Amino acid sequence: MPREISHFAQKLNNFILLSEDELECLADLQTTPIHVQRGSELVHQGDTKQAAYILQAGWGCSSKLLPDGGRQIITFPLPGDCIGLRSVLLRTSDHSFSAVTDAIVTRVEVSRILRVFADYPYIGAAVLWAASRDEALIVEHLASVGRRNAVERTAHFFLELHDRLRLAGLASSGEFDCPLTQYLLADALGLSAIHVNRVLRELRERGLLTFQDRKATIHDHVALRQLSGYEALEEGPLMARGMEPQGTGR
Amino acid sequence: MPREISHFAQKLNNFILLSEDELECLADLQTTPIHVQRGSELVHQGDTKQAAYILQAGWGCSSKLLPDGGRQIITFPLPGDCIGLRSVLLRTSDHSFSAVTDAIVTRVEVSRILRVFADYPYIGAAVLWAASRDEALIVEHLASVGRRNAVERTAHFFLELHDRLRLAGLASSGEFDCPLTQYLLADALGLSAIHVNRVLRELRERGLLTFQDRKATIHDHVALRQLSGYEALEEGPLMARGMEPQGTGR
DNA sequence: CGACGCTTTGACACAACTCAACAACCGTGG
DNA sequence: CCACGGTTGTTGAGTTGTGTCAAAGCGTCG
Repeated sequence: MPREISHFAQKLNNFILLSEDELECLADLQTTPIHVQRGSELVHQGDTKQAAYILQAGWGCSSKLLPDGGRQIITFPLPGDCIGLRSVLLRTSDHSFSAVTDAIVTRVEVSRILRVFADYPYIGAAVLWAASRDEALIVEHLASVGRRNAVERTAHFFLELHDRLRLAGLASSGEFDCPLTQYLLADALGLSAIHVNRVLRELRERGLLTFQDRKATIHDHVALRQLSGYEALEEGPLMARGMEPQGTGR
Repeated sequence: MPREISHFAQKLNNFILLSEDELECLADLQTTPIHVQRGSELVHQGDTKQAAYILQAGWGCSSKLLPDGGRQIITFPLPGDCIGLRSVLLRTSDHSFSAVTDAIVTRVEVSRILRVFADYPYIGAAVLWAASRDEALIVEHLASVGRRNAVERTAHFFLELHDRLRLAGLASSGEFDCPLTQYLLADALGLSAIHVNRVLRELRERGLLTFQDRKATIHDHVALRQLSGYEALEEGPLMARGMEPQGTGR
């Protein structure tokens, strides 16, 4: 990994502006890339492991498998996102992670994480912030699956994805590459693949959103937001140096 | 608050056995109880606040309100659970918290949290563990709402609740008091209240589970687990002193 | 070329929702 | 004391959103 700003560092930078030292530390954390082939599983639900990963390139998919064979996709990690950070302290991983496209990840051991937290309190705070934001996305996802109908849910999903990709610098306004299949969408949205297809057609015919040939286009952002009740992600540096986290210094 | 082991300390103790000092610190954290009346809202979605709460007594309900008036209940906090820990670093609270029964909470400021994390690394690790477990519950909830039918979902919910209450010492095996209404259940399970009623009747008639008069009884634990695919919560001290968290010491 | 993965469409079934009504229970106030 | 409105639970009838099954179209890749 050449010493350039990683997606991960960029993401944390959204919370608090990082110093040269801290960027250095983050770079050290993300050495030795691991290549994961499209479709292969990096972490299997039930694994007893004590490491997290940072996704460097490609799209991922963390999902929960049900005894009856069904699965619920929790989120599609994008470059810069953490994988398995939640279950790092749990005895066993509560979910699986597999690669949607060919992907590159870097591994981070628990002990390493905790050491960095102790040595670089600002990084610790920023990671906690990122983890909080990711959890908020899961909560929003839960609300979507529980209380929105298929069309609203799908619209909401694409708006959120659009925002996440823009924050990661991977989407120009209104359009983005999206390697997801309708089956993956279905498992994420709690629908059947066939119904996803119908919903996508409806959104297309209503001139709101097109998802074809691995490319998604938002035609009517306003109408989609109105329809789905989507609220934009918080953006921009949120915390200035010298604020709260100072208490965590030694 | 008299100096006795709080529910919160008990919960953390499940992860790592706490020292006298640490128990003292936790006790100091939970002074000045705030009484919250049944039905009233302590935190409103969108609030810009920077404090978390610990639920000391009673049942809570954290939910997300949708623009169309619907709501999705994320979880029902029980004594010892944290409230708003996730959104403490976010600019605005992403969910509301209200009291299902008359309840008592204690408030913890962000600055306080971060200081404790720095001074008592074991507490920090234990809190992170608890937060991870809570997030795992939300993920499981998402899987439930997305991929289980009404009966499975309801069965799963009650098994989980039973386990959580047992860990908190609030349920004898197979039976527990449960102040939830069918409307609350509906908003948690992503169903209509009427359908919840029908599902409860079915579970009752099949001899699996009774929920009447604010009291829930698990009649056939095995069949319910089979039906819903529920997996028991991890239990017992998970981490010994001198393990990982030592890296976080000063 | 055939096989495979993904999308698209139609017909039908069923789970869950809505609407409507009523019963039981509560605390409150006359 | 009873009457009252409000909350919660219960049930039925009809509707609808979404799932299931089946089949065909279309790329791509070996």
